[in-house]
Formats: sequence, C-alpha cells, structure tokens
Amino acid sequence: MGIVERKERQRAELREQILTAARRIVLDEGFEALTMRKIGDAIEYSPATIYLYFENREAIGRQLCAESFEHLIAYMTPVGQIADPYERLRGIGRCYTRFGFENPEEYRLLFMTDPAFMEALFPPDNTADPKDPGERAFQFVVDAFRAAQAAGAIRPDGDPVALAEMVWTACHGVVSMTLTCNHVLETRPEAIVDMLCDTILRGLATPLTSTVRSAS
Amino acid sequence: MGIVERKERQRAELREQILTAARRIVLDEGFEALTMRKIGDAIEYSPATIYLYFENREAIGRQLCAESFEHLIAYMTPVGQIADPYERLRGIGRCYTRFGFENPEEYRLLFMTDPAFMEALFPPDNTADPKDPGERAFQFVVDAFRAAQAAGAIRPDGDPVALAEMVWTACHGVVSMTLTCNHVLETRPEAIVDMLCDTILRGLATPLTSTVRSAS
DNA sequence: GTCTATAAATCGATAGAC
DNA sequence: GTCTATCGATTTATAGAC
Repeated sequence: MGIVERKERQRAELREQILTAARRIVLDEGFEALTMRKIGDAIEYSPATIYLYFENREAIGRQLCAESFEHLIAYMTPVGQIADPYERLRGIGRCYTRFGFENPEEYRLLFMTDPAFMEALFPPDNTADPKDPGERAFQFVVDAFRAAQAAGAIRPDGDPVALAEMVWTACHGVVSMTLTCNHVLETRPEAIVDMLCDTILRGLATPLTSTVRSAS
Repeated sequence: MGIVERKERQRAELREQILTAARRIVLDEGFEALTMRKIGDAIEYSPATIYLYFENREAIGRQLCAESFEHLIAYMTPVGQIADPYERLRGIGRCYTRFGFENPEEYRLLFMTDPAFMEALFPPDNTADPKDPGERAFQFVVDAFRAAQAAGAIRPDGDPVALAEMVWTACHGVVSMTLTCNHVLETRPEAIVDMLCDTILRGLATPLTSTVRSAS
C-alpha cells in the first residue's frame, strides 16, 4: 500500500478506461471507426497519452480481440453440458452463430477484419500450442465430433479436424453473409443455421448405402 | 463518322481506360486502396478529370461490381450443362467457390464489402425483379434444387429458396474464411468445399427414417 | 504523466484558369 | 475537356514544453 502501488493501480485503471472506451466505439461503429482521437475524447485525455499505454492502434485492437474471444467462449461453454453428442454438435452451431448475430461488431473484429488480430489468437506458425485460446476453442469442436463418432451418432470415417473446420466455415458463412448483406437473404438466418446443422449431421449420420444414388 | 461520333468514341475510350485502371488497382490491392489519384496516375490524367466520367468513387465501384458479377456468372454457366441434378448441385458449389479462390479481390468486392454494391445487383426493395443479375443467378441455384427434388435425387420437402440460401451461405463461409484468415484452416479449402457439398447433399437425400436418432 | 502543437501523410471533391 | 491549385477534413504518431 505504498506510493508505487497506488501509481501502478492508477496506471492499470487508465489502461482499463482506454479499453472500455475503445470497446464502446468498436461495438457501436466498428473497428475502422476506432481512432485515437475518439478514445482521447471519451476518456478526457489527450490522444498522445494513449501511446503511453498502448504501442499503437493495432495493439488496442489485439487486446479487444482477445476479450471478444472470451465473450464467444462464454456463449459456447453451456454447450459442454449437453451429453448427447448429436445435440451437442447442433448446440455448437447454434451458439456460435447466435454470438455473431447478437454481437455483430465483435464478430466482425474477430473473423471479418484483417487477420492480424486472429494471429494473436491462433499460433503464428503451425505450433498448434494447446494454450492458444483459438486452438483451445477449436479443439472443443473437434472433440465433439470425436465423441459423436465414438458414440455412433455419426459415421466413424472422416477426419474430426476437417469436419470441425467444415461446420465452422459453414456457420461463419451464415453469420458473415448476414452481417454484410443483411437484406439479401430471404430466409431467417437462424432458420438457415438450423437447416444447415440438421442437414450436415444427417448427412454424416447416413449409412453410405442409404443414399439415393449408389453409383455413377 | 462525323466529329460528334469521334468525340463520343473518345469519351467511351477514356471511360473504359478509367475502369481498366480501377479494376487493376482493386484486383491488386483491394477496393479500399482504390483512390482517384491512383487512377489518375495510371491513365495519366488529372484526378479531376475522372469526375467528368463518374459521379464519384462509389460509382466506379458499382460498375466494377457489375462486371465482376458477370465474371462469376461465367464461372457458373458450364454447370448448366450437367444433366444429373445431383452432380449439378455439386458443380454449383465447386464453381462458385473456385471463382472466389481464383479471384479473391473480385469476390471481396462482391460479397465482403459494404453492401452498397450488392444492392446494385439485387433489388433494392423486395421486388425480386427477375431482370436483376443477382436475382437471376440465384434463381439458377433455386432451379437446380427444384430439379433435384423433381428427379428424386433429394428429399421433396424443404423450400428450394431456403435450400439455395443454405448452400450459398455455407460456400460463402469457406471462401470468406479462407480469404480473411488464410493460414488458420488446416484442411485445404477445396477439400472442405467437396466435403461440405457431399455431406449436405447426402443429408438431403437421406430418407428421414434412416437417421440414427429417431426421437427424443 | 500529461499536455500542446505539429509533422507528415492521406483522402474526396471542387473552383476556376486555360 | 483538361488542368492546376487547393479546400477541408481525415488520420497516426511524435517532439518537446510543463
């Protein structure tokens, strides 16, 4: 409880104020609308001061990105409670897309902006370090597929990693298309997601002999 | 062959030069890198001159967008030759995504930029005018689903429009995720597309009774 | 630690000379 | 029809006073 501690505390507080102001701007107007001047106005400090707390604008973006990723994970964690592997996979698709629909600017920042921020979440090279938050969350989906295969809910062939990337990209498509070209889709986005997950899971559950076309 | 005609010809030529220069910039560096100054430098005219041929930067973007859409349609038309409705649907997914992979900046301009350009392709309100190029191309996919249903290749229930939007958004997901976060996906994008189309079509072909879970 | 002031670089768009 | 010149408004980031 000395002077040094107080200074550190105050420094951390202002840093948090900067992030809070930046988060509000990004959530309201998108990342490209985030400027040092706006942050300075919001926290009632000169723009120059911000550079004493963050290297540059990108560093703020990276930090916001990491926090938004935690937000996404918070959306997904309840799915872990679902025992039925088939329903768990459906829940993953639903929760992931719901995060996007309900937090459009956060989703934009995470997955629709320059990949520079993503790289902070995923390993820069192919280390696949399980400590990376992105890798950890993705592994959750992979495990769900593995469990579904083990339980016989879906076909045992097929690389779980590839399957996870397949549903991830497909779900991303519904969200990103909805966010970019809102009024173009005639069908309700949530209905598309449900149809998509159902169709994919049914396609994976199908015994190979039951398809209409067997050859040619 | 009078003076008036020559002037009109020259005017059209310069207009085309502007578009060619703009197209090259957008294809190389993306739409946000397109500036009137760069165009002026490229065609060796003052930036001010460009405003005599296009209202503003957005008008150039709209024109480029329309041309890129024709490019996309050129990728898709060969699929019309495929008689087998099941294979035609697979071909649609493959050709659509191939356009995106091979023409990333055009794809970005069409489907990953401000919706202002899309609106030039799709009806501004819900008129669904079949003359709109976007509506026309989308109808092509809808018709493919209708044909597949009629031929018994996929289940007869399910709105063809919703099905078309489902595969469209799913394919869009693979392309946009690949373009935005290239190195994040472990699986080859083309492999994801194939797996996705196969799985979806198999899911649609499945008789309802053959799924693993029948109730609960 | 914070500020003012400013550098240095953009940009879109326009007025007016020629 | 084209140009020069410029307005006016951005931006990020920094130098240096206090």
